[in-house]
Amino acid sequence: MPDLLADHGGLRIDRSTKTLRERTVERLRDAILNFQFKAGDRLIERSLCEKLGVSRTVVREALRHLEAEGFVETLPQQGPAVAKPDIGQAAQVYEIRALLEAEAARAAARMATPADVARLAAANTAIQAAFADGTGRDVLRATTGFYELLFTIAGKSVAWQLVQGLNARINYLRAMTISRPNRSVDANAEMLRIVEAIARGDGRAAAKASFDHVEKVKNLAMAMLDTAQ
Amino acid sequence: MPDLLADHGGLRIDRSTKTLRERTVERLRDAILNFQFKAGDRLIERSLCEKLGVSRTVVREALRHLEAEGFVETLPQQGPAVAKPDIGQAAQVYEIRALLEAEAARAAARMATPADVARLAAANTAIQAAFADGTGRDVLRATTGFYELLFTIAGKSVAWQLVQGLNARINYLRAMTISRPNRSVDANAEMLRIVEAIARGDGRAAAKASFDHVEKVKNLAMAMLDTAQ
DNA sequence: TGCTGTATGATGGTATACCAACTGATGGCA
DNA sequence: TGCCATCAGTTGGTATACCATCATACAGCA
Repeated sequence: MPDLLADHGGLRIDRSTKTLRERTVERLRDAILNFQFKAGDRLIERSLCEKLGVSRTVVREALRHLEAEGFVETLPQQGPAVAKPDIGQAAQVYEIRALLEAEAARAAARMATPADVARLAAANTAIQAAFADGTGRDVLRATTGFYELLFTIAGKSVAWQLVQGLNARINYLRAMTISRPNRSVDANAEMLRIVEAIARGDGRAAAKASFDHVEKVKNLAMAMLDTAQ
Repeated sequence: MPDLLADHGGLRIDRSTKTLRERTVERLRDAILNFQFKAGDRLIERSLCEKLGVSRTVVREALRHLEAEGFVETLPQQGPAVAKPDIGQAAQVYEIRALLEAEAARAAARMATPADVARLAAANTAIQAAFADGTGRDVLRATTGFYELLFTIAGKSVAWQLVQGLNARINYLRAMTISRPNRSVDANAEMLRIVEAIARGDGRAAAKASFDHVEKVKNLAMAMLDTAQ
C-alpha cells in the first residue's frame, strides 16, 4: 500500500478525494454550527437522507462521528438529536476552554511574528465588523477564525481540535452570549487586551486576558441558563 | 415521546439497554487499550465482523465513533488502523494532559473528603501492586482507575472524557514509558506527592506534583520517540 | 363525551448485496 | 531469469431490505 504521506521525490499521485461520508459529516457539522439545526432538534435519518441525497448508511456513519465529537447526542428509544448540554457540563466546557485558550495565548505571545500580530489584529477587526454588520452566525464564524489563527501561531493543533469539539457542545450558548446588548463593546475590549499582550510578547498578560475573557462569557452563559431554568 | 431523564414520581420503567453498536465500540476500545491491536494495525472490517460476530454495519459505525474519538485513523485507499500519533502530536497531547490533570488535582485538593483521600491512596497502592505483580496492561488499567477517581472527586467529567481520548492516542507510548527500568520507583514517588498534597488540601502543591509527573512521562516518551526515529 | 383497543405509519437497529478500486499471484514471453 | 499482462481475491464505499418497537390517529362502545 503506497505511503500517501511520505515525499517520494515529488512524483506521487494525489488520490485523496473525500468520501460521501466525510462530506456528510462536514455538511451536518456546518449545519449545526450555523443553526440550521438547533440544540435539541431531532436528526431523523430518513429526513436527512432526503435533504442530503445520500443513503441511510452514509447518514448513520456521519451521525456516529458527530456523536463522538459531541455535536450530537443519542437517547435510547429516541434517536439522535443536536446536543444540548446541561448547566454543569456547560460550566466545565467553559473552564477547559479557558485553560486551553490561555495556554495558547501564552505560547502565541512567545512565538508570534509581527506579521502574525497583524493577522490577529485583522481577525479581531473582522469580529467587530461582524458584530456591526453581520448576524450572530457571522460573529461566531469570525471568532472561530480568530482562535484558529491564535492556536496555529501557538503551534497547538491538537488543543484546537479539542476546543472546536468543546465549542460545538455550547454552540447555542455562544450564540446567546453574542446577542446580549452591549456584548459587542465588551468583546472588543477583551479581544484587544489579548492581541495587545501578544503584540508586546507578554505571555502572562496574554494568558490572563484570554482567561478573563472566557470567564466573562462563561458567567454570561451561566446567568442565561439560570434564567432559562 | 416520554422524557426518560425526568423523575416522574419514581415509577418510570428503565429501558436502557445497549445496542450492538455501543457494545462493539466498548469492545474495540478495550481491545486497543489492552494491545490486542497495536498502534498502526489495520482494522479490517470483515475480519472484525468474524471476531465480534456482528455485521459490517455495526463494525463500520463503531469504527466511525472510535475514529472521531482518536483511537482509530483512516487513511484514504488504506482503510482504518489503530492511531499512531507523530512526535509533535504526542508532545501536544502530553501538554494538554498536564494542564487538565493539574487542574483536576487542584480542584480535588479543595473538594476531597478523608474517604476520598483514602480511596486515592488505595488506587495508588493498586498501581504499585500492578507494577510489581502485573503486566503493563495492568499498570495502565490501575493508573486509569486512579485518574478516573481523581477527576470524579474534582467533579470534572468533561475533562475526564477528553483525557481518555487523549490517552487513547498515546496508548502505546504510555505502555513504553511504563516498561522502562526503575519507572516503578519513580512513578510511586510522583503519585505519592499528588496524593499527599491532596490529603493536606494543598491545591497548588497538588497541581504542581501532577504537572511535574506528566512532564516527566512526556520527557521519557519524547526521548523514546527520538531514539525510534 | 371520554376511554380503550386496534391499526398504521414512523423510526432506529441490523443484515446483506453490489460495485469499484487495489493488491498480489501466476503464467507467458523475450 | 526478469518483466509484463491478466486474473482472482480483498477491501472499503454505498445502497437497500427487513424487522422490531414506538407513537399517533381513528373508531367503537359505554
